Amino acid sequence: MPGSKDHAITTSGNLDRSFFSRDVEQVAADLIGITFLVDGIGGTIVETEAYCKNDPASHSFKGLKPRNAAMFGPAGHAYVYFIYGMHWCVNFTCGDGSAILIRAIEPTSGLAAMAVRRGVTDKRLLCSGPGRLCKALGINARFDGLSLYQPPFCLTYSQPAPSVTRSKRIGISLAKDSPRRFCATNSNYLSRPVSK
DNA sequence: CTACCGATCGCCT
DNA sequence: GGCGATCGGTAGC
Repeated sequence: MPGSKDHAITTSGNLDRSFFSRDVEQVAADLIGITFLVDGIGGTIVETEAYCKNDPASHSFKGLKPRNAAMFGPAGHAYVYFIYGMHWCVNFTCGDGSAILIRAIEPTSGLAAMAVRRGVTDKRLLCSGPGRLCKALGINARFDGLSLYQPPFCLTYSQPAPSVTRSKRIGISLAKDSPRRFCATNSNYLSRPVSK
């Protein structure tokens, strides 16, 4: 594509096979701007958080357990867990106990279906939070461990890489000062503003 | 806009 | 018995 006029405006296509087999923080940053669809429903990733096995806040910190098995499996798979008795959250694995929590996406496809699942119509509230986006995209335990390179998942480059802002993670009590949250700068679809 | 609170349940000590 | 990688509602500035 070098020399192509379109290259500076947009890129497209599936993620490279080795996309997730890199440093988890680098992958978390690179995911910002990627399109994430489940059965054709979803949008652009605007907020992620990186977790790894030597991180006290990570589900993998205390080693391999039935719940976090996907984190210790191959890179490029979904790690889905249930939290607070009512919410599902989805991560993308990067191998060796590391994974990236998908915290928010900007809805672009299947808005009506997402609105029905969520029970709200405000576009800003459809997928702005890890639990919200899983409900909007229909993600639950059945998706745990599945490859991100196979249906129902679809991950593609769909726009130029946006500016990324790095900050502290949300909702954790351990390692709370570590800046492993990555957001599309000035996005209107974050789970919470970047500033404290 | 920020802050607090209750809901609700699987997994841990 | 306690605590979550959360959310929606309410109160208050």
